[in-house]
Amino acid sequence: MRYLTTLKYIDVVAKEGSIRKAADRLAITSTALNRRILAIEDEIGHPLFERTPAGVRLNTAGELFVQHIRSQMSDVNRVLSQISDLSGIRRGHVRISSGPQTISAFLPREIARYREKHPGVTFQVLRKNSQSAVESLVSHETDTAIIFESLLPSDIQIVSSVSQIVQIIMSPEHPLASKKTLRLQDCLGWPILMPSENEGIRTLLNVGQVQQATPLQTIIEADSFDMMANYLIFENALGFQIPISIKGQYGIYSHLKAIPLDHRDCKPGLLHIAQLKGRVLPVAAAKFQDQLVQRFNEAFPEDTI
Amino acid sequence: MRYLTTLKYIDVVAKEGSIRKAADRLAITSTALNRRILAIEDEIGHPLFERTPAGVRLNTAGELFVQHIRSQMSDVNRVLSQISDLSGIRRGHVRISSGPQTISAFLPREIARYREKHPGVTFQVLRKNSQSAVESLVSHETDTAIIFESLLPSDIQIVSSVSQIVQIIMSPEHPLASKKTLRLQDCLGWPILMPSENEGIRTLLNVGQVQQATPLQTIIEADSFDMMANYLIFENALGFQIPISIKGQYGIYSHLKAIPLDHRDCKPGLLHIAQLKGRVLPVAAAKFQDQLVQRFNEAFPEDTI
DNA sequence: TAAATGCGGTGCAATTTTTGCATCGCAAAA
DNA sequence: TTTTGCGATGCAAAAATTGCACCGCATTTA
Repeated sequence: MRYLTTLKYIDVVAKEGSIRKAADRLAITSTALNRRILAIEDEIGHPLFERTPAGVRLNTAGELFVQHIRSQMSDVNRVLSQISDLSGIRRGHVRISSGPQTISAFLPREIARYREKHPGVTFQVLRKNSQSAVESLVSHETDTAIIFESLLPSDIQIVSSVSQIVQIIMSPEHPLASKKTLRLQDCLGWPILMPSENEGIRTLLNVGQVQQATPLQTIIEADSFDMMANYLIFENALGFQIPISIKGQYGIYSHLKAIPLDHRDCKPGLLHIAQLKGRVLPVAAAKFQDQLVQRFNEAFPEDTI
Repeated sequence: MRYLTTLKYIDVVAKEGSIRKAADRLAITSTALNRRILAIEDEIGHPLFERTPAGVRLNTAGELFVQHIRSQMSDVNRVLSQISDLSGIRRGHVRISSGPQTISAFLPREIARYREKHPGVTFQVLRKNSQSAVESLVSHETDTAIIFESLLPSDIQIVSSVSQIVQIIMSPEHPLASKKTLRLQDCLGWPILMPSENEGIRTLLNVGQVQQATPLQTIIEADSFDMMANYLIFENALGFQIPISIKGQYGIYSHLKAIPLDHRDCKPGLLHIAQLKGRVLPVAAAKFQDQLVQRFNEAFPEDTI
């Protein structure tokens, strides 16, 4: 869209923090870019950037304006995809950010299912922790997000939530594999694979752990649940996971045993589908989000909110 | 804003229904305008207008795009007013549509009160019935609306509501003026000033009237409550009004007597403050809306929802 | 039935806007 | 102190927008 070029330019400058770098990326001269920015600042009657020796940085007005720009651009895309929807088969692009719990096992199946019906739709999947997932929604980088156990700011709208208990995963040959449920005490003797501090599961586990006299023996701390799941093939250790990551038992989780952690040690957490409040999603993204919500309902009928 | 000119042009063409007329209004040549439109249609890859011998008309894609344009433009204005808010005193512009019940007595006082605190803020007040008030919100013509007793579509957000009984107004010398409450039967012998069919009060009265054997003697049907109120000076007739129009008793209503209509004949109606769902209002409009909501609460503490 | 009116679209030249090059002044880093 | 990298600016080239004259077409009018 031609009339959006200046806006796009400003966005890039804001991201690069330098007019020259941005000009380089945009394949134009820094002169031209500089003058476009001066022109629009003049028009607004207020500077958007603070000039520093090292480059430029958004000031308050700039922050406001860039936020507006991003919402404009994603809204244009929505309208354009709606328009091209009018003439012909459904095409579109869905941008989703997801925590490590759902990105590996849950999402691939859902995307495949969606693309069976709408082969023209493409996807962009970003692996994000809770906080950066929220940021990606606010900056219009993604349309929808799956976020586990996090307090969400007021400009985020929760579309659906499902309650997820924490499970302990291990090799089927593990001595504990035959139990129906486990308590944290049972894990004391075993090597532990612990999710990173900024993962939702860790938050839940931390609550339980403070009541323990002796701490768990964490041998690996990682933010990749796949890595930890694969590690269980080689050492008789214990990892943590939520049901949605394992449900259906395919891929790397098919050779693992999952046992619920007793609710006295660890409360269930909430897995949210969320979007930016007040935003109208592109057709494809909205439809995919609907599918995810429906999937939550089907897979965990008792626990969906 | 220069980068919005093309969008503005399209909006005007859509409103005028003719490129030449729009060009005239925009003080440019029809050629230039025509080519801008052709260019953007080419860019979108889909026509926005249907060409007829008499001019042009939006097609479906055009409707989508124009809606987008309007939301963009009002959002730009919001951001710009926010930015100019950063440097200096509060300025701004509030656009409000209001039914005849509130526009005459309630709004003037509220606007004056607001301007005492923020003399820089200007107002645009449009007198609208329920349906056109909703339309003005959807088309971003106004920021907020006061709507009486109407079902609102789902893209309108009700910010606050207050319950309003219907009162009968008359000259203080009227024989009925001493009563505490009135029933519709009491009005049978008297000439009646009846609000127009598309007013909320009329809807409420219609419900009561169907139970009556003999109809009311309507001598004037009008959509102006002021006109009807003034008429009561000259003839001993009866009119209808809701408390918010009279509260405070100043202006033309100060010489009138208002008596509640019995609830068996006429249920209370709801007076809504509403805005377009998902829209972020400009600072000034948001503040003024807040004031209105607070006013509802103060004036009718029992009946505000 | 034929002329007239009013519509959107187009070729071409004039005009305005945007861009790129060379260069300046400035401040932080080396 | 020199060097480096930044944004800003004067000026000419390039690109875009605009206005004029005119076309084809459908409806309205005489």
